[in-house]
Amino acid sequence: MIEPIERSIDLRKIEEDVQKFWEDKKIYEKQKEKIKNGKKYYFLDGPPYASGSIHLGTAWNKIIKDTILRFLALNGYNVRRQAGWDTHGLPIEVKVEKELGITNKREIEEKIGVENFVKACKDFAMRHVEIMTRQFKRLGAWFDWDNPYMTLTDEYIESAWWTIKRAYEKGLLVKDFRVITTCPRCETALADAEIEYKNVVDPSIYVKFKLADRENEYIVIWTTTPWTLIANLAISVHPEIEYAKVETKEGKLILAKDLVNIVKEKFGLDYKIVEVFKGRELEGLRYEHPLKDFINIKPKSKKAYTVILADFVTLGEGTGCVHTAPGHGPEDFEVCRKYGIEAICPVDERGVFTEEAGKYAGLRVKHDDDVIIEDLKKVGALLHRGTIEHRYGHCWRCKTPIIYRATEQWFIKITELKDKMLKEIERVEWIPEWAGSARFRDWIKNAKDWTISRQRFWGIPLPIWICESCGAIEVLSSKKELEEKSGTKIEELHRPYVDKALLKCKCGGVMRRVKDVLDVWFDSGVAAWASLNYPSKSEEFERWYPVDFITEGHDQTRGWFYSQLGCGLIALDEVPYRRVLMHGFTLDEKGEKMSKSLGNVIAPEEVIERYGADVLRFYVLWANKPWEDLKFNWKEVDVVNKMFTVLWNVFVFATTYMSLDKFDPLKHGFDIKSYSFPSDDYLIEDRWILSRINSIIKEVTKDLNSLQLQRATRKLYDFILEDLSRWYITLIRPRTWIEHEAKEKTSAYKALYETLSKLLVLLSPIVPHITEYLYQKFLKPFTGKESIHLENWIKEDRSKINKELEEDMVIVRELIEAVSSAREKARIKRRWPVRKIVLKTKDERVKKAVENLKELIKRQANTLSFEVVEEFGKKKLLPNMSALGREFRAKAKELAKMIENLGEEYAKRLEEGYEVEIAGERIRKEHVKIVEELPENIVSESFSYGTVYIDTEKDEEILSLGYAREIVRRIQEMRKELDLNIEAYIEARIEVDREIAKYIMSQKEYISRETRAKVLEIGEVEHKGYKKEWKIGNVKAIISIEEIKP
RNA sequence: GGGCCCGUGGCGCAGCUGGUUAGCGCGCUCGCCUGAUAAGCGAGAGGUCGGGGGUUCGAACCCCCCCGGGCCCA
Repeated sequence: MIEPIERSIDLRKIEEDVQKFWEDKKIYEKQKEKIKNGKKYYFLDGPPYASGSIHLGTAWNKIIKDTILRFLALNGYNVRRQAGWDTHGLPIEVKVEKELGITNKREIEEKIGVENFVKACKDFAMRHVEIMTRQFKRLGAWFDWDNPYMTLTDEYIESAWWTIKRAYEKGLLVKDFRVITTCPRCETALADAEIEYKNVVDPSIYVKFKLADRENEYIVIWTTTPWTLIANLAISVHPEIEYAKVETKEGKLILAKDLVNIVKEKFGLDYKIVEVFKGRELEGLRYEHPLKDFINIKPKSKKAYTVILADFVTLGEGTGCVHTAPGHGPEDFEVCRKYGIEAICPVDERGVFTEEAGKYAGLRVKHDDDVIIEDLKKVGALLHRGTIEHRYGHCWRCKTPIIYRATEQWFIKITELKDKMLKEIERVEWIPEWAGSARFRDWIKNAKDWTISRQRFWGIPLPIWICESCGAIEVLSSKKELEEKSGTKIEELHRPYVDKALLKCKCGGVMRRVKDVLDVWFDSGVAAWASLNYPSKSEEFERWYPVDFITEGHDQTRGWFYSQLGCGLIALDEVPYRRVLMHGFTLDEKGEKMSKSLGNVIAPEEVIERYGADVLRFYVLWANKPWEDLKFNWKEVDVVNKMFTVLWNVFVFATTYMSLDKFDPLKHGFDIKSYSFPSDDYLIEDRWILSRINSIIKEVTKDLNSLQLQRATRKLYDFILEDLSRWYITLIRPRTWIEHEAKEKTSAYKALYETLSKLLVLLSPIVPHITEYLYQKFLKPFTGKESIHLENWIKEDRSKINKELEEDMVIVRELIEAVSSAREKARIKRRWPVRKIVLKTKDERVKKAVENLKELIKRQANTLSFEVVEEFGKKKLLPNMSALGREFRAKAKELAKMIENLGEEYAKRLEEGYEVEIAGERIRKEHVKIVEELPENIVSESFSYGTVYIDTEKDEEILSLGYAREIVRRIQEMRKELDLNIEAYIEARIEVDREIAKYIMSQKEYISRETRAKVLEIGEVEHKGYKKEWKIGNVKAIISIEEIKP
């Protein structure tokens, strides 16, 4: 039987209880068992980085995933939803360094020891996996939490190794000397994805370089990185740009003609252009390095210290003559290679100048820029010194400005895969479409080779062994292979353990592992097969691959979407996923990024603490489109919370009455599979709500299938508030008060029961806790299933959908609104009935609709009669003075008077477009205003489908009914003040003046019935029990009531 | 400088493939209701749909240019 639920809702308590229930009864495992024979659906969790606690963005991410997967599971898909964790990499190393109180690599190696450091990193990661798992679980997210994939396990590492081996076999893995971005603090190479651009102030200097073979002539360059001047080996100019030689007291200066004004503006020098020529004429000119006496750089190439030509030179900033240091810039490196100028990099990985830098050896790049600038000044080469604010790359974890250095690194030749990548992404379904076709495509087009080596400790070791004597390379792909070939037992596949393994080369030499570890982006890039332990085991892979669905934030375009694509092409020659939902970022109310430094971070726990996880879940799915950024807003969360209160109240209402009446759905043929009653002779509004809920099922199902989560939640929101609470419940309330067994009451119960049952299932993937709770109370006694999450998704009952009726109701609801508005104008309360309401319309659809729902209209409009007409009131003409005046001048006044006195037939003729002759003038429609003349007691209000007219006259009957309802309401309030049971009987006594008493006397029966008064005395009474004085309008009434004890 | 997204009443957002007087919530003003009630409902005020061109019978929606914001890249 249905039991009434508690009056007030405590979502947080409910959620904790429900989660405990799931745990105790192993509901998640039971669902998994239930769907295990369904169609496979491989969802791959983008592994969160295990280094902190979850924030709103990660919570949103998991909520989206959970909702979609719950929906699919209810639909019978065998959903694979293993949680994943990203556990390697610099961010963890940086945090562990902090915990250990150290600041650089040397200390790790010398003070702590690599083994202890790696152990600490592992411990750190595992600790955070645990913390974050707990936080995710509190959201109600259902994943395989006990069996996650983690990038730090040997099995996982083997899959990554295998992928590297594949790259090697395909010739995509290369070692190369190139300019890459380095973090001098972390002392390692960084990938593009690990660089964050920020606005900073840097020096901006202009330097003149003396031409070797010319007297007093200089080329002028500009730079924001003075420290790179040490390694300057060339000056680039554009072959087609025009350059000018200008005469100044500092000598003859050469720079781009269009930029010569800086000579005056920046250097403060008067100048005269003495010669103009194309850049190509400068090629091959030798110059002297201004600091040549201080540095120790000895380039081999004869082309070093000459002017070279390059297309990348622009006139945007600087002088058009570009300082070129092949050891410190990718473009510099490329252009110098063409000229055979080798890169020299007098800077080590800590950002400290080496011996090659001569007197600068031991100084720190950037930090000691001033020393270099001072020297330039001393040698007379500095023309101008200023500062500039510009964007510069920083290490995304430690925020140190990056430097460019030429070093040897390992690369994946993405540039060779690019065309295939572009083709492969077309096979993927992107939501929204532009995430793939525009954004991702653009990123891939600009992709460069992928630097995968990192000079660090906590990561997947590069599985590359190189022979010390002959340089032969061997790439391994499993622990077993490594142990066999090396004859060494390996504890685990991390540094320093793997480094113990030495291989024997064919040449007899010893092979050692390359010291580097892998870029973490590579770790997660292999997740599609690594989480299935492929290729060491293949059955899981055979069963699940490829990935059916992933969803991550738009930052992952350059991250995980990309790394998976790259790794997929290497390992399996294809993109490993089939469908991607790209979601947005969470921002604060002002649309700014949440960050600790701004202090605007909102933790998911904070929201759960105040409202519960279900409110948070519904809110984030409802607030906007998933792929747009979410501006978190407490007020909006509150709005969602209110919806839950209303939903709860609806269930309080339903369970209260159903329980009183011992309503048993099974007795009425409720089918526990389809959640339907057999079609029956329902009342019209019951048929309407059933049509609505079944339409909603159809729409919400479609929206969830197409990942339009915001549409699904918005439809449910509107349905609950508008259709269910504000309209349907209001309509059926009187029926539920009928005390005996009645057909119309049963009809309401059945419709309501079916509606609420189906609604619960629809809501269950979105808000799994409250729906579980209500299911237990409302449905479980009849369905016998243990949990709502062990149910099946429901299909709409097409026979119950009646679009015409739904449209009729739309019209009627607007009509009722118009009536409310008219009542407001006439100051007639809704409690008071009116004699008559008339609807004027010529629209056949409207006529049909109101005919269909006539009784309902009468009830809701509280009118004794209702009529439809095509014409109402008398048409009257008023003169349109501006039109008359313009045309008839002096005669206008006379005409106006006559027009006012014309009869209705003239109005009709004019309205239909005819002309009318008055006083010899032709009067047309535009000369007049046609108005309706209404009797005094009529109030009108127009709405989209017509106009309603209310007769406001209060006759005897109206007065009786009205006063009676006033009395009833007050007695009911008094019952409530006494906290009487709904079923309790009372005695009531009413003392009012004779006039009023006369009216309510005739409604005695009605009043008794409504207030459950066994005794009702009116007039001069002797009060008993609870007595209260009231004012009804201007009239005083004293009422007393007393409970009759059974 | 390039790519993508966004720009609708004070605030937060709908508006599906272009179709009659552009909706909703919050807030504000004024009312109402009360056997779901420490809730709820209605009405009102409030909008050059960022700006300017164009296509179309018709544009918030399509095209072009510009302005502002965000993300990513250079």
